[in-house]
Amino acid sequence: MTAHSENPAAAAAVASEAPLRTPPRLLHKGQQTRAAILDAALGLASHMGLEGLSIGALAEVTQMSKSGVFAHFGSREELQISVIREYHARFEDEVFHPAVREARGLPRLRALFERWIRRVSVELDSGCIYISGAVEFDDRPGPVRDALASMVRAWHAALERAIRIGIEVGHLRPDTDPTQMLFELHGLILALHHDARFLRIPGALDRARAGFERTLSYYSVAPAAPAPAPAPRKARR
Amino acid sequence: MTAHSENPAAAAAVASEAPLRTPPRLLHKGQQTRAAILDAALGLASHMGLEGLSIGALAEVTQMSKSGVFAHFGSREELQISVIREYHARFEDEVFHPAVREARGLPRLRALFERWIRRVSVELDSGCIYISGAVEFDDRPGPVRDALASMVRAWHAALERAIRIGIEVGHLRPDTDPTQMLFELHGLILALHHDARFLRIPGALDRARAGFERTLSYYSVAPAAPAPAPAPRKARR
DNA sequence: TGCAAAATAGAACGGTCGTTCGATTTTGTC
DNA sequence: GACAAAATCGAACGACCGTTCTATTTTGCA
Repeated sequence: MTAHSENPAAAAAVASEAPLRTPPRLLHKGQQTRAAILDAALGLASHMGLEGLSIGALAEVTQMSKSGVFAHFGSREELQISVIREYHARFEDEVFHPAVREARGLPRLRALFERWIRRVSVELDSGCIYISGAVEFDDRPGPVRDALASMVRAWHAALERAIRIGIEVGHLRPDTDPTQMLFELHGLILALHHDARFLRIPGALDRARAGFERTLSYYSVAPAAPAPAPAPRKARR
Repeated sequence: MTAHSENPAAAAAVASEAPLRTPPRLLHKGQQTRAAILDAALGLASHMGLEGLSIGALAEVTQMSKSGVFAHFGSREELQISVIREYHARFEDEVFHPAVREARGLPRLRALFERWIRRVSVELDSGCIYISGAVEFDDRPGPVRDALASMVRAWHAALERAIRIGIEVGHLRPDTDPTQMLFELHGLILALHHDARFLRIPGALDRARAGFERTLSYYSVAPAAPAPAPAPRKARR
């Protein structure tokens, strides 16, 4: 169906074997405007939501015709999914990759959370597509919801991995339930998103930070306390 | 503008003074179907969101004509606001009023939270309009957003009041920051809504309960602290 | 029972939506 | 510079939207 510029490498390889007819080009100009459209779409979706993202509005912003925009994606659903994928890539670049360079355990967890709340809050522009999308598609099955859920699950899995490492290196209490801790940290993010974006409460960002510290003070082994049960179990997942 | 059945008492009083012409009726049949429409609208909005609520779909569900439905509200915005008000009334009846009959302090706070998570989770039907509406309208100013924010703020104020009472009666630590505690409890609700409705994770409801207990174990004056002493501040453990 | 008022129906409007299709321009390679 | 492929445009489509208007039915009280 779709048939818009897939696996160009394979096509080039085939062409090099039989160069007499229709020598195909490498990716060039189309991908460039496609990226520009996607960039505008991300900005639009951040404000109006994935469901509020319309091809007409997108054409107006990018100074293109509706059909010109449309041709790059083949359907609105494919556009939405592309936006989700693009958001995921940026999220990884701005939150995950820099934070994962920190030392294993608490430093990494701190960096992950701090970058997370900055991304979600009013920091620069607009809201989090993961959060708004979750609400928009929680009762709407289909490929868009699947793509969104897949990305969110991947991000949560990464966070849970960081928590698990924190337990392994002895920064967090050995009886910590990683999923439970993640649930609570995620709640702080969602409350921040709610209070900062919807209610426009100024101190929400610091509330999230305070909640993080309070949660940490419970799950981390007491910094200068006797720290019960020092013996780690068999270890090694 | 609107002009649909406002202050009937005042109109009746005026009429009783000058009964020669146009004796106005009391509220009767119109209000009844209006209530039926509103009931259907609430179910629809819970699944599709306040923005997904369309008069055409509403007419189909209620077996009425579009204009018949429309006449009861005068505009889509007014319909949305009516839905919000109706949701607020039901929320009060199912969550606030029963819980506020519990004893002041921890019992009341427990009842509030327990009924809250039941309302938000998959308990019976569908999602929470407060939560979905907050995401839908966080970037869309107007009377709908104002109405929604007003209701949410009222509910949060009621919760904060319950927390404050908990401090007064000595169930919660005197240095508790009520707004901060509310922020964290609200986060648990939002995480529950996210995990249960979007990700369809089964254990989310118990995760919210566990988070509540953990939060309570911090903010309440230590009854029989199961966890190691969490850094007592000025003394007074 | 009669009659005005309220409630509802029906059709039409202008608008936006996603999508299709044929024509046209731009691009990249020979 | 020629030429095919890719990219883009412009117009049109059917569908749904909220809203308006005019009939028609139903209601509730005298």
